[in-house]
Amino acid sequence: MGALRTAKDKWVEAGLQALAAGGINAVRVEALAKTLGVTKGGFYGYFADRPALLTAMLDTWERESVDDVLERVEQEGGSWQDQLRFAGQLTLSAGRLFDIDLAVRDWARRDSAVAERLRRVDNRRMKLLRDMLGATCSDAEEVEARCLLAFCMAIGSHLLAADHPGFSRLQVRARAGRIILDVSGSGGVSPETPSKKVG
Amino acid sequence: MGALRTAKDKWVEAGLQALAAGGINAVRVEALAKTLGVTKGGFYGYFADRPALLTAMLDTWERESVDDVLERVEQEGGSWQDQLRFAGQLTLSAGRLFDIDLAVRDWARRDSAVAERLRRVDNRRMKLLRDMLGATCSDAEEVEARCLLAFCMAIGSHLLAADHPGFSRLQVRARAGRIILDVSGSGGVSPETPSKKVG
DNA sequence: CGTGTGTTATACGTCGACGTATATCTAGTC
DNA sequence: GACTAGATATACGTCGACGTATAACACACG
Repeated sequence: MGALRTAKDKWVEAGLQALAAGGINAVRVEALAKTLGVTKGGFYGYFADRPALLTAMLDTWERESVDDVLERVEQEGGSWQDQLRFAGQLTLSAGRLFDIDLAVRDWARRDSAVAERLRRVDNRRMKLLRDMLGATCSDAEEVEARCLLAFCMAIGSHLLAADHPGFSRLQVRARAGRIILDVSGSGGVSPETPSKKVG
Repeated sequence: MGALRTAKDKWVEAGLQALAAGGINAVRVEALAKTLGVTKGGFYGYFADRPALLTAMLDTWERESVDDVLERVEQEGGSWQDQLRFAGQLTLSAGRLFDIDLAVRDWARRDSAVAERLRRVDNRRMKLLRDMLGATCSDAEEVEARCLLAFCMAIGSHLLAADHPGFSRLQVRARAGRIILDVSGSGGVSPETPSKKVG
């Protein structure tokens, strides 16, 4: 959410907000102009065309949702559980970055360049989690499976519309988090991990 | 895959295909007409407008992806694991219905009427899974958590772009499936479940 | 105070898409 | 073989969006 020093940044930020709120096809030059209180006149001074804006948006997103996060997590320090929770809060809990994340995932299904970027991002995020879980579990496949489950729950639980009669989604997520991260005989991660998990 | 007896059904089917391939905003009357080899002339004899087509598409989707599936699963019989696998194969493995599913989930984020429908669908699917897991596990919260994990993995693993160095996604999914469904001391589901899971 | 550069507004042309109105065609019917 | 009804094609008007061209504006600088 930064300073928006240049006018160009304002267009990018408005684009990301539109992307988060309405998906990629809601990113329209004239609509952004209206939310910025200007006309599209100046837009083409900063960007060659709409695709150029989209690229700039992806650049910003990638930096904000990986580089910035990794940096802040490193500075934070603490146990790996704390770092994990912090990283999850920054990127995968409901909010600006997560809305963008979901929109990008849908976008990536239809645009291979976006898919490639998303792959980079996911790989870097996955590496963080894998390194953390790998420190306490020697079974690489088990680590990989738990990483997959963690990310799938972080993403999927916002897309699944089902109710849980008698329980809140938060409650069920917490319990699922324990299943993912707790020791379970054959190679779990830690005897007593916090019940609150990523996201 | 149906019979497409009426011309109206052809429009609906073309709409669903476009939805699966390009999301809701790819469902355009004139584009569908082109794929059907006709012009849009006849469209407005069957549908009042584009929203009417979208509603009809949702009707068909809901029937195909829940009613038809439940019926076929019931007829199939077999162990609950077999039924579960069969249900997962029908709806949540890569293919026509699953592509539509993902597109509907994205659509539902921006259209409350669609969200309501998706909720109905997810609740009915969740009930199926919950009943199955509930038959062998008495801890309701544990059942709920495992159901959530199962659905999240079925959905999320198609949206997550990360690689798994040294393993295939299939492999990791299988391992994750075991974590979700296998007994783990505190209330797992069955001593020896198949490693291949839903999806 | 004038000038010029960078920024924004205005106006325009084009395209694709929705929805309507009307003409045409194709079957089935007497 | 003429007639009628249902379905389809054609043509049209409108709207929103992209991208361009040109005009207005403001502010720094000489």
